[in-house]
Amino acid sequence: MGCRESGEDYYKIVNIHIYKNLDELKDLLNKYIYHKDHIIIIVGYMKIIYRGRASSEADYARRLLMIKPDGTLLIHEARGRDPVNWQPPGSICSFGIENQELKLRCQRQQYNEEVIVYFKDLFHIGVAILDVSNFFEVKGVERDIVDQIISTGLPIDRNAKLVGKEISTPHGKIDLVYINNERNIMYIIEVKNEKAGVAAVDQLRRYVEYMKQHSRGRNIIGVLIANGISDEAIKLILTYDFIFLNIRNLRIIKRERKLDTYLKDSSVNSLSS
Amino acid sequence: MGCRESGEDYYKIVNIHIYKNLDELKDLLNKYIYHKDHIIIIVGYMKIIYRGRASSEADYARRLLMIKPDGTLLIHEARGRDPVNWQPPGSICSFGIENQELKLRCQRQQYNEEVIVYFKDLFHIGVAILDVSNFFEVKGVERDIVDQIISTGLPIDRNAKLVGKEISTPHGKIDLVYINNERNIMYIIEVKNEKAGVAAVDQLRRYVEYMKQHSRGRNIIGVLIANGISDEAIKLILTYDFIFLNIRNLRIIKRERKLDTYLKDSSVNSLSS
DNA sequence: GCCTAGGTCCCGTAC
DNA sequence: GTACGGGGCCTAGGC
Repeated sequence: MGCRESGEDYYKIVNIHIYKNLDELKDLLNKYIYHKDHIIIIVGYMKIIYRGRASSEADYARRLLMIKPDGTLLIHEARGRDPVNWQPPGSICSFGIENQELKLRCQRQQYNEEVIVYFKDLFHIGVAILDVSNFFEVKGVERDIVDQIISTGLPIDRNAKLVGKEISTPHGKIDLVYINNERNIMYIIEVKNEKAGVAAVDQLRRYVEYMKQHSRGRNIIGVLIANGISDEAIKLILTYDFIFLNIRNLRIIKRERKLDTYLKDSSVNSLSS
Repeated sequence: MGCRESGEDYYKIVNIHIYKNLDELKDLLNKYIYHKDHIIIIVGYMKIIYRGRASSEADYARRLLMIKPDGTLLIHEARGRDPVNWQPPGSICSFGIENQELKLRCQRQQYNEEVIVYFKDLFHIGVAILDVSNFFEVKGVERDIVDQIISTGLPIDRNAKLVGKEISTPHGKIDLVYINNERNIMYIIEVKNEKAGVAAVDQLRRYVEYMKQHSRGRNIIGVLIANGISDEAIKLILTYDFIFLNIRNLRIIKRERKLDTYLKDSSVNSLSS
């Protein structure tokens, strides 16, 4: 397999053998750290020590290490989505030499954490120039669901009016609050984009209890809107007389299902997941 | 900068220019996928489309892409610890060609998710052979703290006896339960290795409420043991008459602080964070 | 397989 | 800055 000279493009290979001593290599690498958009990639035989909120030691093994210009450190092995060791953005990295080995220290101010890497062997060093793409679209997040409810109205009571969103309580923020003045009902809405577990029901419950204490006289109804629900969570929903709405049903609204069909369906707890 | 032939070691550079047509390159890359411990690394100008639980589109930009032999896909930009797009272990990846561009599709059975990448330009392709290190030590996790409490006893009441751990309730699992029979007190212990917020206090509260209903007559006391606590959480602790213990204090025990000093300190809520 | 909870979670956002 | 909650969270452990 051949070899490629790269000058005009966005990946430079650092020829390890050129460097007579580690000092030169160390200095070069330190120059690349924090260079705008320059990512250092090292494949080598390395040992890792991490000390901080937790601590870990990993003996020498073949791993891939990356340093990003924002101070991110990533060390990957052959498996898993997550790095075996890392340092989040903002950490301060620098190369040194110890016992004739290249050494990397990455420190994080917050948490007083550090990762130290010792390199016994280097298989490849490269410097890539990468982008930060700004216009990254993501759809389907909780916020969008909340917005959809706001724009289409509360499915279980079309006469209820939105009176607040992201309402702060000592227990956290209530996603949405609706009120039907004629029937003297307040709806406390909790939205989860994922499948709801017991924690979600309890979160809703403490909002409802809080509002019961702070708006006496009103009927408070808790409404959980989520993408499915676990068995235990269903039981709690029934225990507390809350209402569960599956997000799928809301999506069908958007696809022009008749609204009155909805009112009928939603008059009872909808537990289909 | 020079170039390095690599045969004996653990990084092979794939010379892109050697391949007259993309077909050959595509076939080569497909051969490397799922090779034992072979990680494919591609630095290039790529477009990404993701569809699944959420969805996203990222226009062409310079990014670094990795495929691990366990089916992990990672795509990184110049910033951030997390990849901009990814696929967890177990996904099925294969290279193809579309509109004279190299194309990668990674599919995940579960969730029916897929990531599709189109490469307009390739700056570097490498194949690394990495390890999976088995003996990775981690200390300081919540379980260790729980074990420590079990071995040293409940600091606030040395006469209380451990009657259970990981006790299942409809609201989740209680970390530890202690009982002092003489004083007819049951302690519900919630342990957090991190700084406690309102969610942790509420979690404790629902355990306490549940146990109040299911062990009538006993005095139930909620005890939160955590690594610091937020202001709002303190207020809730006081509201509910719970006890907060800072994990630091427990650690001091281990360092041979006198136990009776402890009993004094712990007889009141310890709110120092 | 589902469910539950922890994590060096990371990350954005509001205060 | 801190605090709080979401996330395509991921990952390990139970059942």
